[in-house]
Amino acid sequence: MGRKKLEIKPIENKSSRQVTFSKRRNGLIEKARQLSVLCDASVALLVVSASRKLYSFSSGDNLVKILDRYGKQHGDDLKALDRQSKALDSGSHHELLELVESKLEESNVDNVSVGSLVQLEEHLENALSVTRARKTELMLKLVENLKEKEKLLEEENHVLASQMEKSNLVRADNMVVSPGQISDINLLVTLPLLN
Amino acid sequence: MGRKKLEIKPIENKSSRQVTFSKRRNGLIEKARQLSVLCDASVALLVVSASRKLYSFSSGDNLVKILDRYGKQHGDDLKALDRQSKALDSGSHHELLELVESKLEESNVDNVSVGSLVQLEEHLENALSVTRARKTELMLKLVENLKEKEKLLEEENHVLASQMEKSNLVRADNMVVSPGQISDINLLVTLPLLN
DNA sequence: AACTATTTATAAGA
DNA sequence: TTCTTATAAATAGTT
Repeated sequence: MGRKKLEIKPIENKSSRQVTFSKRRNGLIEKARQLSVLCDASVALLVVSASRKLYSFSSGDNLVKILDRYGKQHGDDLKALDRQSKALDSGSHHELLELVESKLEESNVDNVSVGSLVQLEEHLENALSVTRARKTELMLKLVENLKEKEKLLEEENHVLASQMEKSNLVRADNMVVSPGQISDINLLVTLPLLN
Repeated sequence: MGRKKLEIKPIENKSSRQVTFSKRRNGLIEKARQLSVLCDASVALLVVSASRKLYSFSSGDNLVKILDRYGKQHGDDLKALDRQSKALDSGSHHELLELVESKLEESNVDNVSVGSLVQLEEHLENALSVTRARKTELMLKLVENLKEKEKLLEEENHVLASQMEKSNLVRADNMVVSPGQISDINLLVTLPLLN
């Protein structure tokens, strides 16, 4: 639809290709938007120019997630990473966070190279999995420590109990032991509390 | 562009909405195709109708890469899920795994609908996060239990110790307490073990 | 599913 | 890029 009918085949002329790209891309995005509004449909549209710039539109709930994931998830991951990197000693993490921040800023300019987002995603996923591993490791260590502590306490308890028992035996058995005469009145008063 | 100008707002009438959806969806996909051919652009388009049917178009290499990554990542997630779902009781998980397997098989046929992968990803991510949450929950519960146990043991220990101390006091103080004469020979032998 | 009156998109030009 | 405008294309309402 224009002054002349245009065949659908690659446009050779670079500048007219660029112009057509710009016009049709906008048109396509607008059409996508209209469809989603008119017909209550979810629409996601990704367009990557020959020069690697990304343009996109998305609507609806499910599809938004793909695209938003690139943005929002990075945001969420960023927050999580931030918290966690503060908790860790985070030598190399700071570097990553700076990278993330600069990339996210870039992406506000709307023109994001897909490749850079893919790389960023990879970095983040690495960091996330490292962080998850560390979390699990720490929790397991905690559990181990607690079990160790429990063991020690039980041992101590056992010793105490056996001491008590010995005292009991002494009491019940005072004719056998008896290096001198033992009066057990006090033990009788206190031992009942142990049960 | 029709007999009347149509405002871009949700079409109430169900059947005309359906008709419009069908027409515009086709138009949009055709436009997407044209853009990709004319301008050497990569384009991916996903449309999900209100009735959850999926229509899509995609072209280009960059987008394929993203999608390929989805495929690969799903493989990894699948393995993880498999391991984890075996560890859990996994009632509803089996169903999901079957879905995943059938989808992945589908994707070997090379013609993957982007949307179905997107949905799959969503399911997997849900399952993963549920699984992660469950894992963390279980670990935290374990830790809690252990701490509880520790507390009880410490309390018990404390009681035992205080009993011992009382006995000690009795011994050190036997002239004060003394409802009868106390011989502490046995206590002297056993108490040192408690430290 | 077709038809067709109109609206909309856009190719070429400035 | 942006605007203008002639023309092609898409499509709303109708059958």
